[in-house]
Amino acid sequence: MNRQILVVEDEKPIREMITFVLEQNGFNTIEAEDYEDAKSKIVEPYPDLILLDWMLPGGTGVKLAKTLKQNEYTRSIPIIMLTARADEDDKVKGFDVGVDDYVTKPFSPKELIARIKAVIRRVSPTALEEAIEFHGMKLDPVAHRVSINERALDLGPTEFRLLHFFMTHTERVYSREQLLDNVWGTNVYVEDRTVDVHIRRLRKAIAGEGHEDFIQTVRGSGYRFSGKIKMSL
Amino acid sequence: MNRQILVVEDEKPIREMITFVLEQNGFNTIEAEDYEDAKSKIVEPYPDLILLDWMLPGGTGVKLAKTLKQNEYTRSIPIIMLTARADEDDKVKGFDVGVDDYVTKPFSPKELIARIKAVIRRVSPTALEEAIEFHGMKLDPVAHRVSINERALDLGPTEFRLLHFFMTHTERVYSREQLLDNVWGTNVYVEDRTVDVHIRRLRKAIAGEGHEDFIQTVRGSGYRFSGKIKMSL
DNA sequence: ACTTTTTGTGACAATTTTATTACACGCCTA
DNA sequence: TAGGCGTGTAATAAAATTGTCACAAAAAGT
Repeated sequence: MNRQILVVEDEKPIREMITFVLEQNGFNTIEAEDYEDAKSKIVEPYPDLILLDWMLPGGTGVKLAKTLKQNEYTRSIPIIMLTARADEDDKVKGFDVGVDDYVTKPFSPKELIARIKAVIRRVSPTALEEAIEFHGMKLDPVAHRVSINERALDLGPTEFRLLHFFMTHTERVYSREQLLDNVWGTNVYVEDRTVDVHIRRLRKAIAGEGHEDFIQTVRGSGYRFSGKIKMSL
Repeated sequence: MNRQILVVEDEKPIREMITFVLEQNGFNTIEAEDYEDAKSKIVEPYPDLILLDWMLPGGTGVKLAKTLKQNEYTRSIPIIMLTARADEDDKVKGFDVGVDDYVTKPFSPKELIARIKAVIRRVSPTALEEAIEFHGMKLDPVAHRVSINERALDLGPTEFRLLHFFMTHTERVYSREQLLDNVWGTNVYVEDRTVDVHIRRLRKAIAGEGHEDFIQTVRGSGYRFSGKIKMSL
């Protein structure tokens, strides 16, 4: 359930609502508000899926889709169109340019997530269970194994889920509450500081190879998992 | 034997008749009643064969076959089409999308089993009978024998099936429920914990040669059969 | 430098999960 | 029908995990 989704939507409230929902469901998001912005963000590493508003300023939504689907390198990125109009013609046009699915506004978060997962599953049935690698750390969700430079780690269930989350959500700060929501699950009552303890345990578990610095404390905000280790000055 | 067959058929009586016949003949079955249901059940570990009704609601039988045969990961799963109509055109279309065989309703259980075995034999000539070897352990499905470094083991039927499943599904964590589904069969009511007991019995049975560590407990998730034995520090 | 706020750490008890043992029931077979 | 298996379940023991607390350490603010 990893990877990045680019949300192209000009209306900020809607865009933020969407990204909120996505993040709640364990996806990483990138935002873009118009054609140019989107294009500048569709670079390597390419997003794993694009949510594209039909009604971009200047009606450039379809244009963008068409462009992407005609380009050799971006052709394979799945696109889900968002539209306010349940207009059949629009749908046809959308599918004509190779769009993978269609979601009509307003939509429920549940529906959106379901569609996204369906598309991802269709495009790459194994994407959700492929091993993740990050700077010499490898996490295999299927075998339920973690190794760091070929050395196997022994993690408890929670530590494993925490690391899994971090490895799929790198270079970004998460508050303790967000971590609780994502790793422990929503509607569980656990103290904020419990996160600290598990961070500590995880750090300890991966210590010895230099990678313990990957888990960074961002004072006042939370924690971040990053390959760019912070240098002392 | 002990292979999994996915039965995709919308009419419940027929579906149950088929699964009954299959289970009688030593196959494990999974059931699906429509396109979506089927798709959601075609995940790792992939079924070894799919029995697919031609006339799914919405005429999606062929569509499903086509989809599967176009996907890199599911392409190799053999598909047998079931149809009520002995229509030559349909058959041709079916073969066009890469279906492996065709069975016309009504069919006798005997015929169905025969076709299934034929397809399996064609796809993987030795799969049904060839001995499996894994790190010095040898399991012969035909002779129903297991040996470890040439020393014969004495296993009960369930232990044998469990080990057989493990030897054909290594390096991967299976929950107790998954193990129940695969080794005991779907739609059997057995306690989760029963798996523990059989794991214990199997461990005991293969003990003495170091191989008992192959069956690994993954706390909170299930069990894993692996050649990479966990080192203590 | 002193105070306040935030984070790191080690210890611990409660809880959860798994291992192990014991036992009863059903099914063959003799 | 008695005796042996093989199985599932329940009871109990053992082990691992987890959330919190108390206090130390570090950082930020005054």
